[in-house]
Amino acid sequence: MQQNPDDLLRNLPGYVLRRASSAMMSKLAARLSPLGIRQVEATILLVLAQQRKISQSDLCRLLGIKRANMTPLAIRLEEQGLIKRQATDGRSLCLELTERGSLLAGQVQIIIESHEKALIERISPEHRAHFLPALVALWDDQESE
Amino acid sequence: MQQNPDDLLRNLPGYVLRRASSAMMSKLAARLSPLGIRQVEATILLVLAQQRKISQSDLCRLLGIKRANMTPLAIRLEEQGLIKRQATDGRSLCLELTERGSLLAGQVQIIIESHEKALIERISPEHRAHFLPALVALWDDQESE
DNA sequence: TATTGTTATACTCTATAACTATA
DNA sequence: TATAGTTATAGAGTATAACAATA
Repeated sequence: MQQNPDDLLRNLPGYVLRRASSAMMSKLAARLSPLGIRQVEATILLVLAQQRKISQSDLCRLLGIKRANMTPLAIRLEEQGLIKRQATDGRSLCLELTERGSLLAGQVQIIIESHEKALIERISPEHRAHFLPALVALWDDQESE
Repeated sequence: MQQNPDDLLRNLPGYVLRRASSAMMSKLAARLSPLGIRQVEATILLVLAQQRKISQSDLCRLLGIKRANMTPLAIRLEEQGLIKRQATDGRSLCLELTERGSLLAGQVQIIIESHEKALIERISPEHRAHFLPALVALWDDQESE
């Protein structure tokens, strides 16, 4: 049985994955915008809140971001007074939350939790437990560069 | 129990959704690149192959793309000789595959099918059936503009 | 008045190449 | 020689505003 045009797309997991992801990202962006930060920045604050310190390039690997793109990001967070960047060796930078960053990280945590809760509750109970493991199986840690 | 930094992120469905989506998109892009087309363009060919005709703005609604962004897309497809654009009323344009577009759509179909198959096979069998319904629940048809 | 298509524009995200300086 | 960080740049993707033509 071939279908209406909606069904064509709604039966392609890859396509629906893209649409679902973009819908959720835009919802999260809306929740974060009062804090004046974007999603990547929120994620960085979250990581630093849990981990205290991480080198800039380790953070790149953790988040799947290219070093070249991390630089302006980290500079912006530093300019906002949210993180410090300290040299460990002569080539590595170590990122750490400031007082102000730590406070903001707390607010981020609340927003993310509520966002994740709302997300998971949209999925019917029978499917919920299967969702995260399925997604993790698609997560691809590819060595870039 | 709190965790290593990987687990922090891997336990956030929204974040994992983003990473999974971006991983799958880059895999698909790699498969499509020999055809010289991007994912949106592939999707448009697919829709037109199933539906023969669709107006440009209906296509926008179907794919969640803004009219302003569809224009250059459609023009490019037309310049490549893959679609025709014909006026229906004085303001609407109707998109339709050319012979050449139809041939390419066939190749796209093969690539997408194989991509979707590979995607779904990465998910362990117990979770597979739950994946698509969960994603569809997150798909958000928001009226833009 | 609402809709269709277009143009111009801007911001984010991502990617590559080239460079420096350190290990 | 490999790694860390930076700069410059280019390509997608997406968003808004303003406009003309048409329904």
